[in-house]
Amino acid sequence: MAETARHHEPRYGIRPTMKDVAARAGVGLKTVSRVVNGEAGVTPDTERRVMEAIDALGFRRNDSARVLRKGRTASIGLVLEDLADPFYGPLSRAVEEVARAHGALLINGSSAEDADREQELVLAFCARRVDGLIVIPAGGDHRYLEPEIKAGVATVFVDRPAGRIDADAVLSDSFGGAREGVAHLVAHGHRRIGFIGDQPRIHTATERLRGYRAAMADAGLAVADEWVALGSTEPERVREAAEAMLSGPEPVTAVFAGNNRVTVTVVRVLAGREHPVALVGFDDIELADLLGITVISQDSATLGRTAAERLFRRLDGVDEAPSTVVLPTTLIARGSGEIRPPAAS
Amino acid sequence: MAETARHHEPRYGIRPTMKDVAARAGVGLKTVSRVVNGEAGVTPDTERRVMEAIDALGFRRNDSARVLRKGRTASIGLVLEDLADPFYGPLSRAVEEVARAHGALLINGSSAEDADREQELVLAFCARRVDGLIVIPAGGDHRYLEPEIKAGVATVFVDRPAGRIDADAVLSDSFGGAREGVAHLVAHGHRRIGFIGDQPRIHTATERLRGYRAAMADAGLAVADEWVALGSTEPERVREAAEAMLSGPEPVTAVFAGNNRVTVTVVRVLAGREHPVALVGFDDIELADLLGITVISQDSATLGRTAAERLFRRLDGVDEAPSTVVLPTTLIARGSGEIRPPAAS
DNA sequence: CATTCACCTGACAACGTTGTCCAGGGCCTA
DNA sequence: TAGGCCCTGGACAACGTTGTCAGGTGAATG
Repeated sequence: MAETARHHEPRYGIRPTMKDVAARAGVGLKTVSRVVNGEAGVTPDTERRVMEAIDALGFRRNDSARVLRKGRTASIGLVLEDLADPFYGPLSRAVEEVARAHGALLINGSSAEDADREQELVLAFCARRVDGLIVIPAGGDHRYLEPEIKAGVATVFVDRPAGRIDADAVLSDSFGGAREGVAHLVAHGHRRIGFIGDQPRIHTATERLRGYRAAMADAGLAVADEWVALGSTEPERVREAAEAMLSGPEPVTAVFAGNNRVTVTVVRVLAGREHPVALVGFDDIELADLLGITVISQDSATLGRTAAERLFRRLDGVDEAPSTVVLPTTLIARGSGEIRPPAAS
Repeated sequence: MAETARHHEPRYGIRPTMKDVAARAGVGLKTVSRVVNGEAGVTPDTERRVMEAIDALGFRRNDSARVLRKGRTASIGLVLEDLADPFYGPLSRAVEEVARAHGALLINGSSAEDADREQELVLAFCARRVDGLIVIPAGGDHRYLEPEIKAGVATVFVDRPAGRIDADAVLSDSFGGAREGVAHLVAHGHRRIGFIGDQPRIHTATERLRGYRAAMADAGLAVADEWVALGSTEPERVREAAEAMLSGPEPVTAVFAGNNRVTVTVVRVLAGREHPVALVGFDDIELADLLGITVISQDSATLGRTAAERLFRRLDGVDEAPSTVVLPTTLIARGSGEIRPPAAS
């Protein structure tokens, strides 16, 4: 009643500010600021009065104003493909833990493997003035990030390298891992081995394919065109690809799956077949041990942690040339890799 | 050189502001603002000049200043237990999608099932002035949120209800789901059924236990003390609990697992035993179909989406009393539920 | 008792943006 | 040709906080 339309826009609630706290405590604005920030130079008695006013009013510092004044937001942005993918959950969590240890919050965004959406997210994060960015790139050209990086936004790419700019990257050894996995199949006597991977514009997909080809070449084995299928990881597409290479004139006796999503679909296809077919998959999968699936394991949490640590080292002022870290993968052998129909009753 | 220490604190990069853009384009500050926000009332020619200056300088609007001025941040906070848990990934992603549709960004935080950490995260989000909060509560007392809610922070609880305050909640039917799952085991002839669940301070754990007891009572079955184990979901603890109830004087012939983490450990225990033991688990699990695990499925993405939609309805000004939505669960029967040793070769 | 000094405290400006409001100029109409 | 209107553009204040700096009080010291 008494207070009519003090504000230009409708507000759902009025928040007390330091000014209000100061008025109530009968002190100056700056004194409140000092108390809130735990700065020295405030009498215990004054501090108590301020604290009481803060509690009474339910005051909470407005970080937007603080950021505006101080320049740093104590937050970092993480752009990944899909938070719902079990590969990215642990990665994101690991990044969060490192951020937390440095007093920073994490803003997440899923690009859905779309380059435009990736850029949109990254730029939105930059507008929020995140201190740093961790990006699992969907697109292949990151020159749009140059002004941001120049302006001081530390940036680390994960899982896949940046496109057309020089930046830090933390990768898994896709090439070596795939090569080892395929060699494992060769060692178990397989000669006709298929490869089903993600879309060719994705760096890890082509690297793993390269590893596959290298392993086959190492063993002196030719690769038939029908044995290689790159494309979307939609179950339907993967199923078709798997069935095609299992039923051609030269059917494969083993399949190398390029990532976790491919693996789960291939497992289902193989489980429905009469004759056992071997499988090695890139990325570990929950319960894979029980199904006897051999995998090339990459620890996504370590990937995330490594990237985040690098990011914060940069934010702490370490100034060195951008570099790429490649983390090793681990082959986890589970049986000879044959997938059979389950023992469901 | 010419410009020495213009700023008080070291900055890693100087960002151009609207003022800089205005100077370069030879227009007023407000005109730049108009162009940036797509407001009407700017000549095409002027607009072009401004755009050029923006590109040349690499200007990016500072959202902190914008927020300070406008009052709303177009961001929401999500506090969950652990982003790495496959139950929460899809939930978070679903929330993100709804937020995106409303032009908002998502800030994530994992409470690690710790009440203090939950509060810390929530208050940090409030200091950032998120427009809304979605909370999967770890603690049991949320009165600390009252001033925030009064100040206009829309809040929705998910998966578990709020403690000691009246707030919106979106839950799964833990009681009904568990009851149905246990009834399924009873229908398959089981009389001695064990229950392994999460810690008793977690609402869903006790609700599911209640469902278990109800189903047993429905069937006129007594429940031995040794058949019920609530506690941490650490694999070791679950393994011990499972083995205890499988080897007592009255060993169970079936186990109801209270959530996905319990289920995966129990599956491993059961797979190692000679005699098949039946299992029904709360939450679906990847590849559960191949292992023949019957589950009570709750769609975590729907949970997240429902909560987010409710949140944004509130932000859009819908003013109704807080209410609780309970989403149904689905029993997915896979065989009779017996877990046998895998057919690993 | 006067003076110095240390320690508290508060006034003020600035961070970058947007809302308000006013001025100037071009164009249309009488 | 003059009057008036509309359209465009800019000056200014305010959002809530923090850094700077100056003032003021009390105690300690000569």
